[in-house]
Amino acid sequence: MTSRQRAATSVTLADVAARAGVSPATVSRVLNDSYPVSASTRDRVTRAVRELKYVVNGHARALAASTSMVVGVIVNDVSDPFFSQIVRGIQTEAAHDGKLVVICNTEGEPARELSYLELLRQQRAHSVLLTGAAVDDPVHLAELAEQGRGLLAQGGRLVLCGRPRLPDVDAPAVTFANHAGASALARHLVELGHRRIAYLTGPLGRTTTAERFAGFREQLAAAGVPLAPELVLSGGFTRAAGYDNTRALLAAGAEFTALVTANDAMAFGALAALREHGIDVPDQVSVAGFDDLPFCVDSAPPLTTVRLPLTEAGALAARLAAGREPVPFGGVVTLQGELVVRRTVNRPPSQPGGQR
Amino acid sequence: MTSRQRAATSVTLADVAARAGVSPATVSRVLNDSYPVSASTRDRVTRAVRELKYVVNGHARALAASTSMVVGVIVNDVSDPFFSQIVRGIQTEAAHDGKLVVICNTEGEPARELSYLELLRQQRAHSVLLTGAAVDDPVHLAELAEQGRGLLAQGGRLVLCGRPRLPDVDAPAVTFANHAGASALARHLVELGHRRIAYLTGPLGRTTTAERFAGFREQLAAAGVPLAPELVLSGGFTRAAGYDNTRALLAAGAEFTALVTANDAMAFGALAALREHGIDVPDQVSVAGFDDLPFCVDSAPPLTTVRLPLTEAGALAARLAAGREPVPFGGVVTLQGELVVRRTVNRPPSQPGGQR
DNA sequence: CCAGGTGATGAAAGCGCTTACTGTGATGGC
DNA sequence: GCCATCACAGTAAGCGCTTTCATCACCTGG
Repeated sequence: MTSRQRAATSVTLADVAARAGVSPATVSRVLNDSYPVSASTRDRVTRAVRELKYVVNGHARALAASTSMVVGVIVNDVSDPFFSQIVRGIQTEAAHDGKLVVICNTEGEPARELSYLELLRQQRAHSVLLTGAAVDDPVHLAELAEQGRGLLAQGGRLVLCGRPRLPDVDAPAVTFANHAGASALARHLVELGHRRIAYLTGPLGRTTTAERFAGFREQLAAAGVPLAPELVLSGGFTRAAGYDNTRALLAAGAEFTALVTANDAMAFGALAALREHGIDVPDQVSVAGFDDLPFCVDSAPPLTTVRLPLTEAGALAARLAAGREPVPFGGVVTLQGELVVRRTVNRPPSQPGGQR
Repeated sequence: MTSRQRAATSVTLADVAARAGVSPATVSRVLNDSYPVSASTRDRVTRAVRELKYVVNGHARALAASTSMVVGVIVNDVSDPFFSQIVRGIQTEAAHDGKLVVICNTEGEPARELSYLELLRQQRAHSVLLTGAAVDDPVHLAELAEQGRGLLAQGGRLVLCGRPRLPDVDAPAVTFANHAGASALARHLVELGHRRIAYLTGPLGRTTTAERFAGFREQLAAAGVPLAPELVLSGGFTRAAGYDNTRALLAAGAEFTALVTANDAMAFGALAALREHGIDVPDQVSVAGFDDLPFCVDSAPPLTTVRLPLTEAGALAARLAAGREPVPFGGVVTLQGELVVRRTVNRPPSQPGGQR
């Protein structure tokens, strides 16, 4: 209720210096302990700091020393567990060297990706981590690369996480073995006897979508299992897309004994759609996702999926950005996924007439 | 592979001025369009900016104008959907006025809360939003209040979100009607005939824990339903705690027809534990949570819970912080929850011997 | 007793911007 | 036709720090 008068100016380093009876330079030296200072002087300074409740001005410091505490993270949507998991990895790592993590939600819009990058450059971000939303529109990519190069030229660091490298930009990338993961999943299904497998891809034009689908498709081909075009639908990486596309499949009377979705969120939607249609998972239809979000253990039924080391990826990217980890040869490190078998996959129901 | 030479210095406003043949002041004026500039001059400047690929130095600007673009958010854990939902609300709102959101993970440790607040003060954060982890240790609270006052004195703004106000600090709070929500849940259960209801509280010493439990307890009392002490256990706000405590209840042979947990994460754990024991939900035991995380619709079975407007709370807090929303009388706005009935609650099984 | 260290401190020049405060010509009222 | 007015543009003084360079007292060996 009390609306206090707002103090316009705050305590400065000069004030501390005056109070301690030393020069500003000395105060700076004890603050950063960047140079030997005698114990008695140091004491006087720290006491003055405490008495005056001095808090250094980060902007002034950043300006004078041209260093920055901020690490930018550009992400599709923090509230998506896929990203929030990565962000946590980054945050934990950044905290180690006292950096501040600013998160930028692009909501999948390339334009925002660009404008956030610009904002981050204005703040002279120490480093920025670009994750998700790897739209492969060439124009956008070119602009992104341009911004990336600008950032690097300013002395910042750029690391990609979960997306491929940018053309002509010297930035390392942490990626996932999407192809291998999807292959493993496909193999699992084929080995159990599935022959008609539906696949719900992510949004078109995204690298992740392409890699996962390719891994799936190629594995089927290798096993001699045909992939029916009418069983492949695409949509967003969302639960809603999974739900809608599964309903579309069902409405079209498509026949399949397994359904693979490009990520877990879509799988949850698929499970819901199947349940509504009274189709039992896994006895009538098997379902599998990708990512292994924490919630997979609690879905109905618990979801078979491919686990991606999300937090670890974030942490690794952050370490790369901090220069605390050597950049691997070729500039990209690929993290392997792992097939996690739970309860949504079973043998296909044995049917009277063999369908293929 | 190409390790380019890192440019030590970047283009400054003075460079732009020189190129455009005007004074730095003029450049600044067109950049911020803070003062009328003739069209032709403006053109020359913008052209120079583009040609030189000039990007303003945010630190210099912040120092000179004593303004800041950063909004700090102090949170328990970004990867927890409860918080990430709030963060998204904040982020979206902050993006409106071009602010950068820095997120600080305390992992529930009061010490980090404090050190992040300090860091944020160093950065002269425009505002900070404090959410979660409302440990009510008096010493911690006092230090927090101290920091909060310091922030305010520096001209920053402080808003609490999902936690009660700080003593002697003039900061508004956005809170949830925990008491009312828990009451509604209790009433629902009682009306269906439940008489032996177990309750898993959150961590002791947290306001949220206390409020939710009080709402529950008082509603039972009002309905004349006894609350058996052996049916109340407490633990963290985590799935693991829900799982463990439910198992403990079961192991102790406790008898209950309904189980209420202080949040959804715990409820998911409870459902898993019940399932492992072959107990059917909701036919043998009813379960209810609190928060209404997005996953509630996909759990097995879909969870009956109390919906909290998380994203909205974050957005509101952000608007309050930005001064874009008037601070309500009393400084606190309480957002109501809403009972969401799904599939985990049913009438209690009718038993031969009525137990109470 | 003094040249040459050595170790702690101070003076001052920025870092890149904003923003009073001053100048200007060009206008317009009388 | 002259001076107040106006609309821009420039000058320069910071904002609060870091950091180079100079200073100064004091010590050590010859």
